[in-house]
Amino acid sequence: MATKTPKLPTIEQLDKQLAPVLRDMEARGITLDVPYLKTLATEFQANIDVLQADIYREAGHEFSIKSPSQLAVVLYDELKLGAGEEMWIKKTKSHRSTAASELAKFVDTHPIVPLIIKYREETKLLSTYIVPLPELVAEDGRLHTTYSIDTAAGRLSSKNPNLQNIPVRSDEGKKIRRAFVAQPGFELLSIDYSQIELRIAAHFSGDPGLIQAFTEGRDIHAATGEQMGVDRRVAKAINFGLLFGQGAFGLAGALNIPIEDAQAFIDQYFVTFPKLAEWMKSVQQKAHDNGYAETLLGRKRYLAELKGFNANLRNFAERVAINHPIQGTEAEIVGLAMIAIHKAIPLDQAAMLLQVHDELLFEIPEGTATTIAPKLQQIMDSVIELSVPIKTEAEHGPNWEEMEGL
DNA sequence: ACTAGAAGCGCC
DNA sequence: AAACGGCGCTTCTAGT
Repeated sequence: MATKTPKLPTIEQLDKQLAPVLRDMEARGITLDVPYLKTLATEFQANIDVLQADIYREAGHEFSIKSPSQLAVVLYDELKLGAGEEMWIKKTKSHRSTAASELAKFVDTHPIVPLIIKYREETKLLSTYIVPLPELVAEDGRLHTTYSIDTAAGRLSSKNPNLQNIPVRSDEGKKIRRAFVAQPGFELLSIDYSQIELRIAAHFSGDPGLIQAFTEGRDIHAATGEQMGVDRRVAKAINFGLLFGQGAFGLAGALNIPIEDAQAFIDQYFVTFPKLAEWMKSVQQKAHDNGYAETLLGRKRYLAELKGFNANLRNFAERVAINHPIQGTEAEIVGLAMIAIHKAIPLDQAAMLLQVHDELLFEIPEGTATTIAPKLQQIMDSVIELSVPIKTEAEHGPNWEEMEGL
C-alpha cells in the first residue's frame, strides 16, 4: 500500500523524540522587550488607580475590590443589583458569583459594573504578565519556559513562565504580546494549523458533509451553517461546542438563547451530520466497554466514571470521551511536526521558540520568511494523512503582535 | 509563617 | 434548574 504518510511512532516513541526538541526550545528562549513593559506597567498602574477611585466613589466607600466576597456584598446587597429583575445570580460555594459572565448581565444597570470589569482586566494583565515577566528574563535577555507532556490528553503544558496563555484577544492584551520580539537581524514567524480539531473530528467520523466542506476549502463555520440552514455565528458556536461534547445548556449560554432553541439547533446539527453523531456515540460506547478513550496513536485516558452511578461524573466522563481523541490527536499531529521540523530544518534557518497547541513560533533571519515558511508548512501539512486536507497559515513580523500574513 | 482551596481569568 | 474539553498564575481566605 503506497502512502505518503511516514510510519507513525507509538506514543512512547513520540514523547521520547519530542523531549530533546522541547529542551532546545527552552534553551533558546525568546527575547522580551523589558523597557517597553516597564512603560506599560506605569501606564496600567495609572489607569488602575483612576478606576479604583471611581469604584470607591460609586460604592460610597472603600473595600477590597479583588475580594469576590466583599464585592458580592457591595454589588448585590448594597447596590441591589439584580433585585428587581428576575435575574438569576449564579452561586459559588461561599457567596454569589461575581464572575465576568455574571457581571455582564448588569453592565448597563449600574456604572460600577463596567468599572469593575475594566479594573479586573487591567489588574489581571498587570499582575500576571506585565510585572512578573521581566523578572523572569535570564542573563541572556531572554525568557525560558519549561515544557511538560504530563497532561491528560498528551498536550504540552508550559510554566515558569507559562507562555501558552499570553494575551491575544483584547486590545489591552495585545499590548503585552507586542513585548515578545525577535532578536536584532531576525523576525518572528508564526504558523498555525487551521481548524485542526474540527478536521480531526471530520476524519474520525467520516462525515461526508464535514469532509466535503474541508475538501472544498470552505470557511467551515459558513459551510456548516449553510448545510444546516442557520447563521454562521450559530454554526460556529455548535462546531466549537462539539469539540468538548457540549450540550444544550452550554450552547444556550454561549448564544444567549433559550435552552429549547439550543436543543433544536443541536438536533438539526446531528441530522445534517449524521455520521458525526454516530461517531460520538460509538466513542462513548467504546470508552464504556473498554474503560478508556484513546487518540489516533493510542494514548489512553481511563474513564471509570462512565460505569459509575453519579450522573454528574458520568456526564463529565462522556464529554471527556469525545474530547480526548480530538484534543489528544491534535497534540500528536503538532508533536510529529515539531520532531520532523527539528530534524529537517537547520537552527540557523528557523529556530522553533514556542508551541501554543496548534501554533508554532519561529525566529528566522530577517527577510527569509517567504522562502522558509513554505518549507515549514510543507512539513506540517504532510506529517500525517487524514481523510481531509490539513491546512496551515503563516504570519511574520517584528513581534508576536504585529504580524502580517504570507 | 506557611499551605491549600476557591474564585477568577489568561490561552488553545 | 441546569458546571462545558485541556492547562497555569494571582489573589484572597481559612486552615494549621
